[in-house]
Amino acid sequence: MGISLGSRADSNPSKNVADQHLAARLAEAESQGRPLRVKLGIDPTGSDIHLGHSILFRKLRAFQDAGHTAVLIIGDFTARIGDPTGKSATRVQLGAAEVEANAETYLVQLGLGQDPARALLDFETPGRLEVRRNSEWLAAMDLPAVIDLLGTSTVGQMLAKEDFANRYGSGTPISLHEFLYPLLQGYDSVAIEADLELGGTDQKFNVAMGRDLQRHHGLRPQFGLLLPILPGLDGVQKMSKSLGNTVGLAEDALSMYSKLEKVPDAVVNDYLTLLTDLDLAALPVNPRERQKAMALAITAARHGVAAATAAQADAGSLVAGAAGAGAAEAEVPEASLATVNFPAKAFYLLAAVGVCSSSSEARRQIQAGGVKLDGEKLSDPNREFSGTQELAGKVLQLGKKTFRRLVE
RNA sequence: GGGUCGGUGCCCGAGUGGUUAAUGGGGGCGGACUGUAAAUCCGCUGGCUCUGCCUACGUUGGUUCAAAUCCAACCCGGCCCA
Repeated sequence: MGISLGSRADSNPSKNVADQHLAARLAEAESQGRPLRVKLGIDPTGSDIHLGHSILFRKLRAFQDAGHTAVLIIGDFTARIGDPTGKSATRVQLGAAEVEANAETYLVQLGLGQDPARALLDFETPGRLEVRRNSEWLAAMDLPAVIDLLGTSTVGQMLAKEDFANRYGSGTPISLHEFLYPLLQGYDSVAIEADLELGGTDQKFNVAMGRDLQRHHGLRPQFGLLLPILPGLDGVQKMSKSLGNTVGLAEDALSMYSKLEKVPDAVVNDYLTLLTDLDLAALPVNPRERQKAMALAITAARHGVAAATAAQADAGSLVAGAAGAGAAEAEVPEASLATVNFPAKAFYLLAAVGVCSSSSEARRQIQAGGVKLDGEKLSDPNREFSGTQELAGKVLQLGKKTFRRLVE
């Protein structure tokens, strides 16, 4: 059928993707000496790329390394509609400026201008990467072209898509422009003449749409390679920014490591297979040790082995020596007292320094016993501090994870 | 366009004139516990340098001593009809 599920996302384009169509295309490309054009579309709807995306990028990189051309489509136009896939409600539409800013940070996170050794994609080798924005062809479409596009699909076909079917069935609104999304992103495949498209298994509808549209425009339909979806930190739902269960590529080593070492046991193996090249059989059987090995490997791939090891040590001391006076002191972020108006009451201080999002919340946290100053519990929200000299150099702690060293 | 039902705090969802930021659940945060997590138990979950004062139940007005709760207009949505 031309769409295949990859069972693993590892460092070989075809490994574990048992599909004769893909094999045929790879062989054909080789015999003709023509690299395949491998499409991967990403909508810059947020500012962070997370590990769930990196499955796709790892695979894309594998194609690059095998000599093919990665065509990375920044969905700057489609981002403004919002992919309805997996959504139970209409997305908020984004502004052009916001989308462009997100696009920039995406490229940096993927390795543009970064150390090539840790870059997710190969930005260096000529011919291996094309970065395209789909506003390039979509923004210029006139109404006749849009009508032609709409004519290629039917309401019935659209409603066959699970997300739309669910929403329609439950009486949740579906805006007409959302029907346009699959068509527009499918048209991207036409515009760039993709031989192959990578996507998560949830992208099947969209990828298939690309095939239909290519056929409609007299092109050979792309091959769709669908990769598994990474479960999020909760171990249940897919990793997704809106669910708040992500690990961002931009996160520092400590935060990345400490999130990863806590994922539920049930998904540790998924993380290992999808995000690392480690041999499962060679890893410790003890679940806790396995988690740590996984967290270390993934963190190291992004931040280097040294930083990952340091993060592991810090994470350990944070938990063990939660008193705050431990080895992790050097890693404690600083918070300036410059914006604090003295005399300052304790609850106001927490908010002013950014540890809590409001002074009311700070008051509650203090009353709940979650706040410490230099390891000593702060129990009176109204405790008054007269000036910076009383606080400078001390470590303010909220819960087990949030530390701030106060500086003038 | 007509009819009808509805718009409540981060989300879902009670509440239908009367102390009180407003039941409950989810999520989140904090505490205890543990090999991390989960599970469990407990507490918190609008804002404000706060023993009090503000702002809140789609929007704007109105009725009333008193409104999320009644009325009107408007905006948005579901369903049915056209």
